[in-house]
Amino acid sequence: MDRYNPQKIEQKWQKIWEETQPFSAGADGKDLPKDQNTPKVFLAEMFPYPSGAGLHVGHVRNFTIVDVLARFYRQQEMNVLRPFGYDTFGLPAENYAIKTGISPQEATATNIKNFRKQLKRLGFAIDWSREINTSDPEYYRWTQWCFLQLYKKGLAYRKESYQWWCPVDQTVLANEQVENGHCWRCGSEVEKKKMKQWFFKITDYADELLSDIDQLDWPDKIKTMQRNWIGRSDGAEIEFEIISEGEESAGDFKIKVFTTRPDTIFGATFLVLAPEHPAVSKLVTDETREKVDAYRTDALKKSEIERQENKEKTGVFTGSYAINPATGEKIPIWVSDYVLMGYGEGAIMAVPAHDERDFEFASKFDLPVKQVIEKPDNSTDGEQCYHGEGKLVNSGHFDDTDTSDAREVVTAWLEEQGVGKQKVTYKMRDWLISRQRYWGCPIPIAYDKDGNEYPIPEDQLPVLIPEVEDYKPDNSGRSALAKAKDWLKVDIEVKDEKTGKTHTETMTRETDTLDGYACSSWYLWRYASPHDNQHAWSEDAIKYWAPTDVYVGADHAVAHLLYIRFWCKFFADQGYLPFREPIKTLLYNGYINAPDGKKMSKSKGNVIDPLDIIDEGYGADTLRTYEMFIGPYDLDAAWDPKSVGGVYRFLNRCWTLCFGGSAGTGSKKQAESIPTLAIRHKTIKKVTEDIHRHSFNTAVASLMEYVNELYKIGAKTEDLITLAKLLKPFAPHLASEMLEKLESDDIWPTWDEKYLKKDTIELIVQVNGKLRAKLSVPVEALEDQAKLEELAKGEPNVQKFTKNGIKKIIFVKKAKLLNIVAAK
RNA sequence: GCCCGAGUGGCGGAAUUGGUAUACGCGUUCGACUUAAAAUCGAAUGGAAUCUUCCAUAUGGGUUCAAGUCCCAUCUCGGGCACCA
Repeated sequence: MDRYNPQKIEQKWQKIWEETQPFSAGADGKDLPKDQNTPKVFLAEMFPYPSGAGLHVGHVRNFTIVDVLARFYRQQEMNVLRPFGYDTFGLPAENYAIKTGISPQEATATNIKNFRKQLKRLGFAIDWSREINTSDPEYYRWTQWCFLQLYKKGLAYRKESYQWWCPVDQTVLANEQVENGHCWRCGSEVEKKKMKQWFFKITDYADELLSDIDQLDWPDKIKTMQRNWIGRSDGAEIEFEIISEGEESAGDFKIKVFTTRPDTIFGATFLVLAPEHPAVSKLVTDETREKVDAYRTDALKKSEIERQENKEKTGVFTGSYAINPATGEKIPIWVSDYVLMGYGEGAIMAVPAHDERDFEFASKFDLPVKQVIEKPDNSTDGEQCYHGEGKLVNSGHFDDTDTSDAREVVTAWLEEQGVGKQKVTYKMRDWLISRQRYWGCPIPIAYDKDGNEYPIPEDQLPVLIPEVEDYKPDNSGRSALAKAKDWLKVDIEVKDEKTGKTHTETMTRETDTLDGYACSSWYLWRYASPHDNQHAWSEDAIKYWAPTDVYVGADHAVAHLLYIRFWCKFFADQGYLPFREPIKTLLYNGYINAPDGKKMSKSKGNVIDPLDIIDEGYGADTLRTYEMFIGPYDLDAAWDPKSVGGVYRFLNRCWTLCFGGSAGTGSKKQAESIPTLAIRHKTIKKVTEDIHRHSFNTAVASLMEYVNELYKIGAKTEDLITLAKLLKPFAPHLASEMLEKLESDDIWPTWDEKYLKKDTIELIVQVNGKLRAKLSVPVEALEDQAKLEELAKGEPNVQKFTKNGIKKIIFVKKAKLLNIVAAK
């Protein structure tokens, strides 16, 4: 007998799969399969960034989950779409280019080639005719098309916003790249620069994005994170009239605030504005101007992280007062950085008696605190600052109203007075998509000499990324695209509104590129018809294949998974998609850590390279099966080199069973005498159900049990066929080799309940819930409770524990269990 | 601080709807084969004992005939959010 040689059989089957391309989803190179009445399943992983380092074990776990499902459904003769793609834009390729001069285009091509080669060595059942790559002009042409659709509907827009700017590196910095007000690279002090940036108006869909979360078959963790991210708050917007010092009234000048507690308005003893609030400059007086300006400048310098770290309240008085519309009292207006410009109105009414932050501020600056809710006697809430519910006091004609009712009643009253209204506010902000970077999808916009925007006409797409020699951003504050002087100029046809005549104008292109998340916000739909050169996706193909049935990944809980939902809803509204949620089931897999339990990292030198595992002689089948066996897919797990050996032993035993050799001494003795039907059908059921519920580790465990059993009682051909079929999703090469020898197809087996029924069952006898005896009884006996009770009472061990008599007996037929409640 | 999730042998973990706790794998020990080792095959393996009984699912309570599973409190770890009015 040949020994189990993964190297040999894996090469053999990979060559066969390469030649026959058995995993094509469509018929004869088309998008759709022949028989579209057959149920479909569309499976995908979150496509990877193809790094130069190649696959790591985390990728393998992620992709194997998808592959097990793909092969499982394929064996069940469903139409399976299991494509693959590469998310290739991004900073690593650009930094590499700056360092080496090798273009991102070239580096990306090399990396994809390497990835593809490695993926094939893992035996993934990928439809290779559908590979996509976000930096391929044939792909990003349609990313630009998507942008233009959003633009047309006013959901892609430009606005001024503050960005971190390093004056030495001449570049914009992300919030996380600013440490203590200094650039993380050069250490120089950064400044906030107001820049015009592109945004997608995701907030238009805030409500639907929130409410549709309920219907998703996604992990609760992710759903909660998305809910929190969207952060809906129901409350009221209230207007406060302003009176400047020395003047009676400032006319129509009013400050709007947002509050979730309009019921506490009688307790609002001052207003606080964010430092960036545009009204601040109008509120300062000659005495306060200098101090307020200094405070504002200082606040602008601080990063948001710093603002959060330093919770000590700071602030300055503007010198102006507002009128509390409920009490008519004159209340001071302050400026403080604990109020954020980006949320609500950027201004609050402070109710120090019932809000912790306002209380802190009032204490520090000696501002009045006015209680308006009576704290119930049984409340354990803080002494000084009660935020719970209760009855209103000091609130005029609302006294004695319950706060829970008062929110609505007070809002209605404010509305009557014309000073307030109901308002819903979200934490989520619009999605900033401008990136001053070279290696991204160019934004298809041009500007005329006056700076007016013009979309690049759809028939001129793609706006290609120009070739440049130096990828570094320069002191213009624009991406390296600006260095391509010829590329910058573009002729756009302009129609004169009045005359209706058109003329051609030479304009300047936008040099910002799109956030990479834009490219990944529609790629799942591209998979349905990846070669369509007339549309981003074809109507028929998308109708059959999409939405994605199972999507597997380990990252992007909020960003990507929220953006793709947003685009889905937008394109559904435009009539391009016949569904409003892109992903039915989301599997969020855990990470694989190093054997020491720490994160794998090059610097720690604890990285396990999956290709090494294959090459050491274990093979891809062992690697795949081990990663499914390592633990529940959604939990982090530590790599255990010893356990890899255990899985290899298991596959070796499968091989031995099938190809002969020293399979258990028992097989010789009992081979044909003992029926294996029961264990066979039990295993089919268990593995099938386990895969359905994504319990891959227990599916593998039950295959191990089956093999152990077959070693003891001997395997019939039907057992070997069953084993190979059930094993195939996990270890496809070995299973294919077995099925070839056994001359069998790979169609998923079904189980028959009749083989799972036994003639005799084991009756569990408990006394007071503790196991005291196990009785072997005929199945029919389960129908006769009285007889079972007799039998149980006859057991010496039962008698021993029921000396003082029996109170009652509980019989659970389903559990085959009898619990005797003994008297004391 | 707030919101989730988790805590089970020496280790990774199983127990799907409240019903036999510890499946499967690793490790360890013993045995077979071998001159020997590896590989392979077989057996044992939660702890303690008075040897078939007690104690064990982070800790302390509770509900129940019955709790790893449900409820309350506490501790530890992981993740997320974090001045969002």
